Amino acid sequence: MSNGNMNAELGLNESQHAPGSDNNSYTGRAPPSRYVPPHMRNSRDPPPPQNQQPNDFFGANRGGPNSTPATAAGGWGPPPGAAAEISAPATNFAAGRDGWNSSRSDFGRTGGGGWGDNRASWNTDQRTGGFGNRPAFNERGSYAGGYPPRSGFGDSGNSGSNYGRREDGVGYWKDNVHHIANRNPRLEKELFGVAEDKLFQHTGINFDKYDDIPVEASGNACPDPVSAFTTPPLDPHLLTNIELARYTTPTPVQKYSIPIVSAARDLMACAQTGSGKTGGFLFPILSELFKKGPSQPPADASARNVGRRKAYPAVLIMAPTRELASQIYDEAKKFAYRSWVRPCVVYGGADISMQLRQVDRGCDLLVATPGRLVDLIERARISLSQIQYLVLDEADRMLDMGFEPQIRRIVEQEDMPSVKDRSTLMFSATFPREIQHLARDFLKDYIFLSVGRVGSTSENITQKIEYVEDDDKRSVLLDILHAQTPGGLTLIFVETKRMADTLSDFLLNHNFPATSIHGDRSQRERERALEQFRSGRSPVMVATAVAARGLDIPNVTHVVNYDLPTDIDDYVHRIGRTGRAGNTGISTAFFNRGNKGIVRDLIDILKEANQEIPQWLEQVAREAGHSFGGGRGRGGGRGGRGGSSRDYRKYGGAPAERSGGFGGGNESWGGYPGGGYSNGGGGGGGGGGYGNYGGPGGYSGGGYNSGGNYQQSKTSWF
DNA sequence: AAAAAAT
Repeated sequence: MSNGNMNAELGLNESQHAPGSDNNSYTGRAPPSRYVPPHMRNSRDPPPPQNQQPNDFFGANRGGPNSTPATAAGGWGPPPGAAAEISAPATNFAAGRDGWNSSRSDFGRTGGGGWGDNRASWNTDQRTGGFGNRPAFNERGSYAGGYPPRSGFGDSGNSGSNYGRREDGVGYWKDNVHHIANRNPRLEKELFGVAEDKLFQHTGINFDKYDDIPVEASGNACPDPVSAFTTPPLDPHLLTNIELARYTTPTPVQKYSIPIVSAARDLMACAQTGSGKTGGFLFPILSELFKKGPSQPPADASARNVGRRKAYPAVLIMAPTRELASQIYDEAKKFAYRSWVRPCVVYGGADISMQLRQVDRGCDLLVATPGRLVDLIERARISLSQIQYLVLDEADRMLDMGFEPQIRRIVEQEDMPSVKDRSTLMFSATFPREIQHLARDFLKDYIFLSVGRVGSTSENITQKIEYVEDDDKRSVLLDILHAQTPGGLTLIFVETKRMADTLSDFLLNHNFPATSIHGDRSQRERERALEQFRSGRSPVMVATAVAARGLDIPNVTHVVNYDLPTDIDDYVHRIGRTGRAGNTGISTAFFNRGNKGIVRDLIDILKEANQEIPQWLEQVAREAGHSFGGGRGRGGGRGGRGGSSRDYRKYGGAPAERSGGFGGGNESWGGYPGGGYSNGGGGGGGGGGYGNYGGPGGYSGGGYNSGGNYQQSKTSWF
């Protein structure tokens, strides 16, 4: 695309190309020549008829005023031709569930578009065809700067043709007013599903269980939690979307995060998926954006970026895995529905040009994995200069995966506003030293939230440990699969990618519809596997660590640790794939002498969750204790990795704690799993582990001095 | 040790 500025032309080109090349390459049974991620795929539904609601173009039925489209509040230049593009992606967002494997023949068949992008194609086609015009909308916050105002094109050409949103589902912001788009039943079904659909059933189940989740907040002047989704503090439009998603009551993390983020406070939350943390950051962030509208892009943006499209998102959410990013994006679409905010997702393993195009069409809220984001920044297609909200999800995992340099680069060495000029939210299951460092550098005067989780190690999940030698694992697994009642999903964890393949083949050979997911599979295969599993077509999935955290798959009834992990955190995350949203689940772990390393931690976890502990396991623990040189608590064995979900600042002479907080540490907190299951702090941890965490001089710098003081507090806990 | 992630 030589002239990237001319959106309308781009659109036209797309519509010309798409049906020819892409479509044809996929109409048959042959696999697509080019990988298209789920959110870029067209829906199975056919597009509306060509002449659909022409009056839509004029905004007459929009509830939005149809005044001049140009120069909004800020007076910055409108994105020339943006509207044609802008209107496209919303419908383009076939929910991730619309796996392309599910109805292959449907794809590529839908209307006139190509299979990948066709939704955009027919839209633009229609738009440009019908009006032969370059609509100039100025409602896009993320765009305004990216599109240099171009004289003679854009504004001037269009100031009279003030048609409203071409497309339902995408609102806009103009003249300081949030124009909510019309509802779109088809899109709603895609985004929110129907109540009975199992794929969406994580909502509305056992919500009373959420009240059991312990939450602890500390920090200066911590805002009081809310108890319901209400206006205020939430924007009324967000409430309608929350309602559509059938969320009725905020989860504990949401009760706290909503007022915290609304008050523009930074947040460090020790919480795991399953606690509702995605909504925890999406709700208040979107709500604030709905209220505030797009920010004004940098004055010099156009000068600097002539001839270059660049998106200026207001929100950046980083996640460690592609699947998690995709999942967050799916949620963001729901809650941004009909608003001016356009969510976007970028990650590796997928066609970058497609992602670029999507970003070009509007990107106010960007979900990304670090690598691809760096790539896009290097290509100068994304500027972080307008970021108002930065979210790091699963921060500990990102560090585990070696993302720290990239994250630091993105946050500290690009054009992201400084810590005081943005709101930053970090989520992490654990709070080891590396995360504390990150928190110290990325956050300001933050509220620390320690959140348990529904299920997890609690009674929601029945944890069984079976002694199985490696050679027997296969047959025991078959027994288990044969014995269980059909209907649920079984997730089997193995340690190696190779084993994932081997085992899924083995299961297939034994007539179990199994699939597998691991990092050596292509992104397409991974998503296909996930879709097969989610939908129940392959009710058994063999997975490596890629699926251990963060993935929210409703209806997983059984998690099998075919190979136990070496790290107890991984174990906790894995079993947390079941028993979600207050449902009950079963976890089975195959244990043998190769797993001695985890035995102590495992017993601690079982104890915390009031699970039965086999005699033989205790015996192994005693043996292991000896062979490990005895005496050392579990924390010690895990060295400096230890951490906890406690606000260490309190023990380093840092800020005052909130009254009613868990003062000192040993009273209300004793039985709470947060300290225990997450990491070294809990259970039988000896002094060793904790010493590593708080004590060493390495961390006494930076005003977080701690050492002795901290040690004191710590010993009083146990 | 393995896994994940930009190409």
